[in-house]
Amino acid sequence: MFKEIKVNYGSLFEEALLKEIEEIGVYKEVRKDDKLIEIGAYVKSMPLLISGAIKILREDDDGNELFLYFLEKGDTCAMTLSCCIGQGQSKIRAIAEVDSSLYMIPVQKMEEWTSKYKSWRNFVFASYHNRLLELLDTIDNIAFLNLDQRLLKYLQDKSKISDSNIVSSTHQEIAYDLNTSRVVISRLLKTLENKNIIELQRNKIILLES
Amino acid sequence: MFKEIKVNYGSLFEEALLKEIEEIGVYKEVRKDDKLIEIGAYVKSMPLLISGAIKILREDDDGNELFLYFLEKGDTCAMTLSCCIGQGQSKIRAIAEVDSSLYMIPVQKMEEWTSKYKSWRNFVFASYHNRLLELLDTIDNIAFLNLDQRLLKYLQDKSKISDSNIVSSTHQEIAYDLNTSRVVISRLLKTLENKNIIELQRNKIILLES
DNA sequence: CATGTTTTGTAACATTTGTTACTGAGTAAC
DNA sequence: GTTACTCAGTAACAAATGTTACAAAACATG
Repeated sequence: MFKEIKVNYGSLFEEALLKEIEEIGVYKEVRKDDKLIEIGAYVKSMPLLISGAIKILREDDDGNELFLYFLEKGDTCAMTLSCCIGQGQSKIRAIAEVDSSLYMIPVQKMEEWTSKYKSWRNFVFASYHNRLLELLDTIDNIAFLNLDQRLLKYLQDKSKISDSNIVSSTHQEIAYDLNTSRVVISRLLKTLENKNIIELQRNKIILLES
Repeated sequence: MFKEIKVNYGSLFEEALLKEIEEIGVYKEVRKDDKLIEIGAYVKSMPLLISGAIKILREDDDGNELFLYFLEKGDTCAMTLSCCIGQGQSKIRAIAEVDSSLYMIPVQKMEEWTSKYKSWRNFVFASYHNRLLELLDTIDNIAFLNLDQRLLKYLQDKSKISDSNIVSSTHQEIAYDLNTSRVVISRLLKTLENKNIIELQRNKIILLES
């Protein structure tokens, strides 16, 4: 299991840090659709993603959902880091998009390593940086694009994550992620199909060439 | 001038760091509407805001604008920090919302201080944290609220920043910030006026009680 | 295959937001 | 005061998105 850490993070972290991660980190496997973090939950450990992908969602007080971005291997969740500093409650929900494996690091180690290891510091900064860019991208999408374009991007994202041109979702699931209604998604998907951009099947959307 | 730094950051930073800031930082005053950073510009120094407020904007390739959030005293721009790590080009535009004063710190110092001063490290982390929360808030607004609610929030934000219940903007300016058209803003403002939430004057919007 | 459930398609209509065009009110400069 | 300019108000219409309701298709189960 541990060699996985080396493969993904070996070039980033110095030997001593890798060793600490091995000693302290807890290896964990999660299945597709497993919930990793719920909104409001207290964050006690931060994940280093080894394989798979994690979907990060936002939800408002009325239960409206919005997909933010995916975490992939080599990523960590800056939002989690962030929560360790603040009041500690998660502002987001994290759900395994596919079967995934990760190393959980207790948050207490964070500050310690931040002083001790320059490579860890850089990793954390880079992680924050990437999350900021992702959020900006999300903002661009919802602020500047129409729903049909957002939908297409969403499908392409999903396709990329699962490394397949088939997206296995119901229209309702997509509607939740984009914070709209099923009927609207069905309508837009049908339009995309008529333009020969996708092909529709039950529980399946096939992205045609590209 | 320097005592300003002490007033705003004295409790955060240790003596030695304050001293370095004094030696190395460049004090700068900007006028309302002065542009601090342009999109695509290379970021060479990071600002510590002493007084006033800075408006942070996003813009897409077609020139569509979107207001993100305000920086206030005691804030720094995590986006700037972020840019120092990445390719160095700014992803956002920063414009003085009111007359403001700030200390500019050359980016080279950043990494140095991050190793050297724990308080600086914490400040930087806290800054990232705050920026992430602001961006999440922005996302909530554009994803979950209708334009009339977004408009009202925007007016309240502006009012708070200028510490006055009068917002001095034209409808066109507001439209740019919310990425919509002047006519739409005029319409919604008129509705808010009819509900006795605001009062409209030329170049001026007065927020009534609350 | 009979039944119930989930998923999708579609129509009809409502609401929100965007666009174009025109008007008049307020302001500034001369 | 006359003129020019900026800003705001509004109507009429267009487009995008949301809602409700219903039916058909696909699938799962017994």
